[in-house]
Amino acid sequence: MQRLGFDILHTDGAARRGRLTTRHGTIETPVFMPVGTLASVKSLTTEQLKALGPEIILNNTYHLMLRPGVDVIEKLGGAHAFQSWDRAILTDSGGFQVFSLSSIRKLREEGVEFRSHIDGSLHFLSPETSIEIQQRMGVDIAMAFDECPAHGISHAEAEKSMELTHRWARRCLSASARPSSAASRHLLPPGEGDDKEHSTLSLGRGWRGAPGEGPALFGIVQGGVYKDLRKRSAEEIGSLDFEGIAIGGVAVGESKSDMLEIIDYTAPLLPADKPRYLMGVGTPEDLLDGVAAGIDMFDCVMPTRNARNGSLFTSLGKVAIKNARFAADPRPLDPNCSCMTCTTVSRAYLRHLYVTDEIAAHVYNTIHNVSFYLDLMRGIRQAIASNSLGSFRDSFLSRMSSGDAAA
RNA sequence: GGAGAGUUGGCUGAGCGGUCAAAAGCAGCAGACUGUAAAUCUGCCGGGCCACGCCCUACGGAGGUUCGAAUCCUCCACUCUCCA
Repeated sequence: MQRLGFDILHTDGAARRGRLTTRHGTIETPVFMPVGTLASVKSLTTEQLKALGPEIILNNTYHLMLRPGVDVIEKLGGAHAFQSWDRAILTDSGGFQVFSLSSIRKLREEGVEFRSHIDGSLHFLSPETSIEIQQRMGVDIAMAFDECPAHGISHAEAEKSMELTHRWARRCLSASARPSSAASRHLLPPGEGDDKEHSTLSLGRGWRGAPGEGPALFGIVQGGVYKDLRKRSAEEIGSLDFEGIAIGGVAVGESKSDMLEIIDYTAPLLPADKPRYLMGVGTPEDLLDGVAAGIDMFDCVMPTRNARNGSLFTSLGKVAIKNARFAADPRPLDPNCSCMTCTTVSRAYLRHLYVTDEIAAHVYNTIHNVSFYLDLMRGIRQAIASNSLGSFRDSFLSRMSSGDAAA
């Protein structure tokens, strides 16, 4: 019945050095998961990504539901076969799009109706449909469908949103526990037949495996910036039969200090024996803080998006590669990095590629930034194992902020 | 030789009596980016200053009309098109 194994190998304060076991390999934690929303870590081929060595990546339910559609992915043998990726995959449920696409969706108790950002067509995601899609894609870890609320809402609004997420969490568990034929009924909103303009997710073509063979399911704690709500949410979600617990609804506009406070407060409230996943975070510093708070898993678009926008992370601080001062800089991007980019080309060449809009700029930059994040996590794991996370953090951050990356 | 069109800030190119230090795009210079509607977005972009305002120099050149000119007139220079 177990779809996911999790062992804690060592602790250093609240920080945990662990190992996740999936059907697609083991994952050393704390882990950073590169984001591949559309079944692609942007700018990289699967082979290039493999060479960087991540043990798990993200896909996104909402985006893949629209294109190419779950039918295609299922027909091609599932998400792994589709993108030729034989390591683990975690899918976000579409809950983040409830937040990021709030202008083109309607939220109801039953679920969320989206106007496709591609062509305006109507699509429906609910706890049941999201789980079914994730099951049919055959991923290793599925996320509960939650409401990720915006920052700035009142306590009352945050509470209402959190309670909806809790009700949805139970529905996700029920949907996950059974083969998905029953879930098919929920592919359309109640009372709206398939003669409407809704998407044509095929009915009755659900995931056919036995219970227990589907993805492991993670629940998501919400509650905004309100500690009493975070506590309630951690207790509620933590008490349910999820195989991992995520902290969601952070890094949505609140201050850095608020975010850190919520993480520090919430993480210890989560079940100690389950993996803890901090969704959507973050900067290198955030990862260090998160690990210190007891987080095991992270994902963030930051390394890949920033790479495409010319903002590169180095051991000596941030490098905005488009800056004129790098025009004739013969040095490697990061002298302390052994990635393909840093061992083969100069800053001057990287700047040239970026300024001239060459596609190779995205490839080089993404390879480096992802490498940087994966190296950081490797360093973090070693530091925990040797009970030196604190000093590792201090020296890492002081070197990064020394500001002489451009010197 | 004749007829016509044009000359605007690094480039392309609007403006055709005041609201013009002059649209827009590009180039240039910075900044941002946190479960990806992002190879995106934002700011600056003649010079100077005791700058949310003021002062210089500016729309090919020189004169002129006018309270006021990138905008109207005259001459000059240059560019392009067509006809010989």
